[in-house]
Amino acid sequence: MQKQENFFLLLFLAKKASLFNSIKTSTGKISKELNVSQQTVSRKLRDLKSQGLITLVSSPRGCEISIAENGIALVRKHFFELKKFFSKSKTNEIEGTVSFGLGEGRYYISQKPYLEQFKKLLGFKPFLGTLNLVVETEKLEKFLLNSKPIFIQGFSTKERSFGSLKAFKIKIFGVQGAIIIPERAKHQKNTVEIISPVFLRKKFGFKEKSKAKIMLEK
Amino acid sequence: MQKQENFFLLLFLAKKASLFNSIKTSTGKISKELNVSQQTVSRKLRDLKSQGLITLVSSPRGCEISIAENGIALVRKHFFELKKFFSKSKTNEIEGTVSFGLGEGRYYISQKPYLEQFKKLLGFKPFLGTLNLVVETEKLEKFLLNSKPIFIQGFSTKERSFGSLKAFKIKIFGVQGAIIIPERAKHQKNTVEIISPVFLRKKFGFKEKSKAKIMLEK
DNA sequence: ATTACTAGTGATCGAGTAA
DNA sequence: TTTACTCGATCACTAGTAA
Repeated sequence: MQKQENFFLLLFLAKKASLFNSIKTSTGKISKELNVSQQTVSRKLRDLKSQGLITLVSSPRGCEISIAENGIALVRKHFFELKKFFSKSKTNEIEGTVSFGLGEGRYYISQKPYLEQFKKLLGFKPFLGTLNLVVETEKLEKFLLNSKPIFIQGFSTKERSFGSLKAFKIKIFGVQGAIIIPERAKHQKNTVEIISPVFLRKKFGFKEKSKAKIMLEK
Repeated sequence: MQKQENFFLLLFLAKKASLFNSIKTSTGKISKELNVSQQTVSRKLRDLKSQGLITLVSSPRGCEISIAENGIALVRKHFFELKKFFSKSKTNEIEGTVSFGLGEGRYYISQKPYLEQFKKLLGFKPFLGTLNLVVETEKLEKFLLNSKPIFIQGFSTKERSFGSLKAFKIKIFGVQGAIIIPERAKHQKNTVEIISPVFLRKKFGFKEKSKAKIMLEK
């Protein structure tokens, strides 16, 4: 894309002009809103015009701008790229297979700074163990992308450092819990670790390869 | 927003990393995809890191990147700004009041270059007259924003020039037609002009202030 | 392979100002 | 008031190259 930096101005104008109306404004007004000089706005507008992205009529009494065909196409394209990405699916359920794994999760989540943040940010004190669920990577992404991550800060002890986590509130068979994902994920990408105030494995009698369904909490 | 131009790289990475996964790549690979130098990518990544938007671990064997809390927040914000704008509503119906107006529309749409494009791009030869419909500006925007405009090119005659138009395919009481909006709208923004292969006023017996409902055609 | 420093070039910015 | 030109200053880019 040529002149990437002008794209912000195009988006700004698209919003102002509601994408298909024309607006009457001035380079000075825009420059104040965008924190750049009047001259820069003037030049960038002419750039956008010469790229065929806007129509621009300038006069000593201000300027009239509307988004041209190519400009609208560009904004639409940009939006749908993001939309496709964000709303890959409306999935708010995902099924997985229980895996007992190595029990490393317990060590991590038992760290006091994590526990304090779980209590504060998730609203519960987790059982000191995690449930590993093997899921399809694609579905997991769809599942999580519609959800707002809760950020758990990392910290350091004398011995080592513990990285930041992302948590997603869920319900597993109606019981509250959260998916925990390390910010720098080393683990298998098709496995998620779930914490919950209750001992899920016991409560639901999960065995290796048991099926479990989790739901996103809005 | 500081360092606007780096935002594109952030979006790029967000897509690559699926917003919450980390990716292993190299500055060279990214530089090829974005058509900039390896050095620029290296610098921009360090910029993003120092802005707290990504986490970055570089080594002579490549780099590992994940989007940090602030970065995700920024991408989300950007997306929802656009989303709000594009999908203000799912409205695909709008009601309006018939207004006979001055009959200027007939003069415009009767121009041969317009007529040829109507036939080609809309698929019908319009009746030589327009139906003016007074609608709520807000609702009109919602109505049209979900629709893909069809662009009708302007042209010049010896006497004067005729501007470009945007057309939106609609159905009015089941009859095909299109909303016509001049690219540089001078007319009342709460009035739309509708063309159709049939004489709508006669067909439906419209009188001044008759109510009419139109539907977007996907 | 990599990352990233240095240095030189080229692009962008904005103050001053004309129209 | 405007828009937009000139031009010096600043910033960003990339080639070369070290590690």
